[in-house]
Amino acid sequence: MRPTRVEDTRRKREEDRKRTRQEIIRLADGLIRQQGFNAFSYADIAGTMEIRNAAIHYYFPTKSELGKAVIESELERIRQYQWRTSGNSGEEQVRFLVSVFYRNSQLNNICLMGSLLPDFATFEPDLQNAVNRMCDTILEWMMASLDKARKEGKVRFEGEPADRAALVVSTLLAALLLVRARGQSIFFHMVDRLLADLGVDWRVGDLPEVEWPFPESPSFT
Amino acid sequence: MRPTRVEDTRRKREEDRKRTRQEIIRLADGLIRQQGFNAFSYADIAGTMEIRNAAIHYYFPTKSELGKAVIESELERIRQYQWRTSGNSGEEQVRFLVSVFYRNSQLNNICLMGSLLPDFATFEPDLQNAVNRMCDTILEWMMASLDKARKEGKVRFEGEPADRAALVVSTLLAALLLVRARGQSIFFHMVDRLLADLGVDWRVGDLPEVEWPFPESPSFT
DNA sequence: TTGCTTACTTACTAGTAAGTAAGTATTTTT
DNA sequence: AAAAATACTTACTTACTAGTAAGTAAGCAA
Repeated sequence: MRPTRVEDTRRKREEDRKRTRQEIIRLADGLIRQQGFNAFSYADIAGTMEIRNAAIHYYFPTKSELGKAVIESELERIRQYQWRTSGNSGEEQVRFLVSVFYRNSQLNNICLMGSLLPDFATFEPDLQNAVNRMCDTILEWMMASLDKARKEGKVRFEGEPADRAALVVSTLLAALLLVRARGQSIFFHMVDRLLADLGVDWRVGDLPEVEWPFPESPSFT
Repeated sequence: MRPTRVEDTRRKREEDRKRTRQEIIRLADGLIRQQGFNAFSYADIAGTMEIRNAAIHYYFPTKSELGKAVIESELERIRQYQWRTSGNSGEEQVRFLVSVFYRNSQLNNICLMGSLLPDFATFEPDLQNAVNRMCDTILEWMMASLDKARKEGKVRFEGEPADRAALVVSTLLAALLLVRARGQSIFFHMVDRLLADLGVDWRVGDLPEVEWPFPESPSFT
């Protein structure tokens, strides 16, 4: 049964809506990483998209809702990454996780945890919960990867995988922050040391390519 | 030569001025750590101190100046810490550094690096430079302590002291951030693992007392 | 053709931000 | 006693914030 013209146009409309929504989320994500949640405003997004402030409120009635949507989108991305790398070895999974942060360092972005946790106290409960869920998801992902890799004898570390995951994620999170003050080079030094500790050989070329939803940093005015 | 009454009153005035200045800095420091630089306002400080907004502008014409003063005060505190612990062993110095962060975790504070680096891009050059200097100072302090401790055979780690310092500082910085999402317990787990990696025995009681300029969290309205 | 929905825009409110200019009570200097 | 400095306050400006209410052009549905 081929779709009628009516169904066709309806789908087109829905896609348009989704695209606009996604574009708002994309820009908000970039702004949160670059300026922090409390430092960006609807006007920044509206200006770049050449629409009015109110149009953003049409999609996201409150800033809190927008924040939640940004996190939801990040969680969806993570789920896709997890799915696509689920067949890989634990070591490859760890390397992939590192490369996700590496990609951020290239764009002078920080990660959402590093950006949202400092402002945590100023968020509404809903948004706080979303941040919590995001942190849990990332820590779990790292933990599972490290655990798997150690069982495969590919990485070495002492202690519980959960604790090690917290340390590794911390290193990556803070490395992105420190890039702000000390430039890209500190990221490499830190990752170098981190992976050497874990007994993982690597060169930049070894890092897997990450399909990135944000091909270039959005331009802010 | 005993001071005249005139000299007496002048000194009293200068002390008053200094006290007010310090109190503004103290409150700003707390607010920056709890809410972030861009999320707090002069009104928060004025309200707590029961003075007017403009009185704060009298001491710190711009928010940037206030930010610089907060960092300068942190640097002074660090210099004092360094001076007072300069006779200790490297291991004790490392433990002391950990306990500074531990003290912050108790107040649900994050460190100034963790608070200021995410907003870095929105700062004026002057303030950015101050943040850079602060990061350098903390990393150097940790580096010197680790280096000394390793030479004394009290801690073990691989790699350059500078790289290790970056990892250790990162862990502490990020541990404070993660406390927001996961509660105090994650701080202990992370510090436990961190110090075990370094071969340092510790219990909470072992951490040196830190003389703290912020006896309780300031109350915010 | 009429009414309804969608995706906005225009124009606004109410509140808050940093920052300033001018005034004032108190104290200090001359 | 007069002038100047100090440590503010009062009253204000300009600029922006999130958020809303009402309107509208275009398309779709009856």
